[in-house]
Amino acid sequence: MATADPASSASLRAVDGRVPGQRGRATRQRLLASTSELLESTAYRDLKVVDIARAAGTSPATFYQYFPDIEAALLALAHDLADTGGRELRDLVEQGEWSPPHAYTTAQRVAEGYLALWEQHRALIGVIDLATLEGDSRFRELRTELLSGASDALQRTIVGAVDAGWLPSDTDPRALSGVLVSMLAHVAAHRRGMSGHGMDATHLRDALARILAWSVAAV
Amino acid sequence: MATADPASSASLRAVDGRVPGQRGRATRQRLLASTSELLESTAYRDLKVVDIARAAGTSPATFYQYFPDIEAALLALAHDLADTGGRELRDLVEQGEWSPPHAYTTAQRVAEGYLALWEQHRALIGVIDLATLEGDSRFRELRTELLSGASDALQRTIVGAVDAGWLPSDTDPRALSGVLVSMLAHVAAHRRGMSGHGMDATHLRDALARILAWSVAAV
Amino acid sequence: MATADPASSASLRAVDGRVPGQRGRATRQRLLASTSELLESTAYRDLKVVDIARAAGTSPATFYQYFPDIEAALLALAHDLADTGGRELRDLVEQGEWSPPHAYTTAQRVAEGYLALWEQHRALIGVIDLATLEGDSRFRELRTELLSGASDALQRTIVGAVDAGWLPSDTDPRALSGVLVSMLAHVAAHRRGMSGHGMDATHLRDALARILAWSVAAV
Amino acid sequence: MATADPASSASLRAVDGRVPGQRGRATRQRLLASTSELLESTAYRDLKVVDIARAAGTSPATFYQYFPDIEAALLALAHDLADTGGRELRDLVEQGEWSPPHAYTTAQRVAEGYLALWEQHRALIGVIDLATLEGDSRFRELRTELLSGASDALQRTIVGAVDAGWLPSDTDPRALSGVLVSMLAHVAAHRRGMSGHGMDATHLRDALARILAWSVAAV
DNA sequence: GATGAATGAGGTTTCATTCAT
DNA sequence: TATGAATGAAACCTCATTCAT
Repeated sequence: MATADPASSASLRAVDGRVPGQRGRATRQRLLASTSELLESTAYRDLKVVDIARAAGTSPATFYQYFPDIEAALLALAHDLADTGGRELRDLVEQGEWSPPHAYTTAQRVAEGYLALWEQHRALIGVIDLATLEGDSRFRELRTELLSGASDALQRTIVGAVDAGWLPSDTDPRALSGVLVSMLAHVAAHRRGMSGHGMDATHLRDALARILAWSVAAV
Repeated sequence: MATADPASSASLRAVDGRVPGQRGRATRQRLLASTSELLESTAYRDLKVVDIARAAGTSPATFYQYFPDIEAALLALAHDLADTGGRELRDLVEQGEWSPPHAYTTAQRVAEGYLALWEQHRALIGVIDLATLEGDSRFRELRTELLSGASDALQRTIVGAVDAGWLPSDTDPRALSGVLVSMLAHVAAHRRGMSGHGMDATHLRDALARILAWSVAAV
Repeated sequence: MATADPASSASLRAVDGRVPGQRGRATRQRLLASTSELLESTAYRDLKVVDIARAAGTSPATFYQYFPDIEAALLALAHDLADTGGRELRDLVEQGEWSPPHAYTTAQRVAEGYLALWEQHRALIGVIDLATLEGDSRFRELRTELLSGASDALQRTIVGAVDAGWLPSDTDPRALSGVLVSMLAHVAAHRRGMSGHGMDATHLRDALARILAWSVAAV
Repeated sequence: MATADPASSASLRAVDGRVPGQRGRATRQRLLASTSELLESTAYRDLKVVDIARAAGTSPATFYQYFPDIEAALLALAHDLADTGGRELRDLVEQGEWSPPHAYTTAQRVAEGYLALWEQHRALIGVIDLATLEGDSRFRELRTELLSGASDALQRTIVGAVDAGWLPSDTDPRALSGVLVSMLAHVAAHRRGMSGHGMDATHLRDALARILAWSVAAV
């Protein structure tokens, strides 16, 4: 999943201007890992620098050597996720076969991909969503980056479907793809809550796939 | 649900067991109002008891006379919203005419209703979502209450549509309605972010309505 | 020395807007007293909120209830000093008899007054001087207030002396009075260092008085 | 005093005992220069080792190779100033002509010298004064060194003037010279604050010169 | 009912300082 | 010689929370 050189998620050193060397980069990585890990078990607003540092086997002071605050660390994590995850989702849409006979299977794969990605990064995505809702533009851009790859690919697919006559000509590809991605993202985010209501992952996946295939290929 | 008496959103006095009189209820209301107001301009995790109290023209000590903590106040607000908003959304679906010729117009009204409700209570709904995502069951139940009325009504409508032969017989009404409500809620929540991308409220409403009508009445 | 009502040196409550009541004012006073006391034995830059609070028999949190930071407390002290001390010094000059036969005695009293005031408030005056030198205008104004009463009085006296023919007509009263006050303030501030060099307080007082009398009354 | 070799203000290496070579001395010089520079724009108590080091293009660790702490660097700077400045001021007094016809002109030069020196080293002199006031004997000695040359020279001049009959025989040369130097130093230090009050540099210089000439040569 | 006042508790942040390289 | 990196230690400052009035 992307060879991502160690400095991909790095801006420069915070405290002073120096670019960190190998040891420093490793520390930074450990801090990011701890942040990510802690986020799984802790509410965003309960994340503490002390805890992150301890979990990374270092001291708060060291944390501040690499990040001005927790938000910055989250931003770095979000950046990585937007890159990796965004590409992954886009590929699922783009490399799938959407012609009527295969559309439903492809749609299943896409739905599955969303569910899986959210499953794996639930907490971080939650932070991104929250910050976006609160108006933070840096996070909003990352969120857009995460979703837009698939959305654009979907839009192109829809345009193709319209041209092929599978979809009515008054279809609005941009709006439709946007709404579909919203649906995928939201269901993926709230899957747990829904599961409680008699819909397990497979059920959800198929329901999503049906709407998706239907909307994109009228199948 | 809820006899709508003035104390509907009230539990009893916290500190002592006394039931608040008129003056007390007024204070409580002011505190709730301030909380709601502050929430518009402040991130959840930045809400402070002092600020709420001061905004309500009273003191922190007084806040604690009515709520054990900020979460409790938010819960009270969420409770009211779930009641009012839930009924409102359910009515929109239930009282609409979903037979093919009218389905699209009804769908537009429903979509509009979601967008409007979220517009008006963005911040509070954000808190509800966040808490739900973080696993808080009290908020999850309120969230369900907010969404389930419309979801159930939609489900019944879909069942009717299947029976009427408008929708294929292998349709899964529960999953489909769930997904559709997800879509509505998510788009409503992120409308602003989407508006930035060339989709204004009307556009979004129509795109939503199309999918909705299509899914429910094959129109 | 000025009955100074208890709120003379008070701005309003810091944390919230409320005006402190009697108990609060007392606490505030204790904090100021501790600050002043500690300043005697501690360098300005080594003053800590914790220490001040402890010395006042309260907690740091309480300190912040009354002052945003240490500087604010010092400013309050300086304000009081400027008021009280400024009036005192002015009176010494103004109420003295500067006609030739008495000028020297009056000058002695003035010099003595400076030495005494600085002796009693050495540390605080040091802070005022330092802040002034560093360009802080709030402190500079207070410093001016402390010195200008006497300076102005002196200036008027000099004008009178010129008119009376005791001083040459090309005397510049403003500059002369300014310089004389500088001399008094500086010697008062550094008296200890000078004492080390064979000049005790009496010696200094007389040396100052001589220059003073000479400059003001040509005696 | 001081053979003015390049290492005059240097003690030996701190960390190890090694005597610094040329490169080392250059680094040390850069650190001193940065300290001096930063002092212009920063309050003493806000000087940080990190900032000094970074400003010198090196690291904190390197700073500690040459100075045990910031105070040591300031002491080194003060030492240089006391040497250079002290000699300069003394020469002004000593090499001037104080006989009645020339006294005023000489006095003007002396006053000008003080104003200029303080103008150029305001911040450092401020530190020296502060430390002196706070009882630090190392700084007090340097301060004395800075001022005593001129003071002693003045004292000798006064003695001469008494002998010549220009001044009354009961004059106390030591006290008088001390007070005069105080006046010069203080006005020089606070010149800016005074300028605000309608006294520009020239005005001040002349007012100082008048008192000086008058006190030393009865002119 | 309401609230001045006080504070324990705890996280944040900053630095001086050290060491291994 | 120089310096990345790390951190102990200490202040700072903020809040939720509690009483006594």
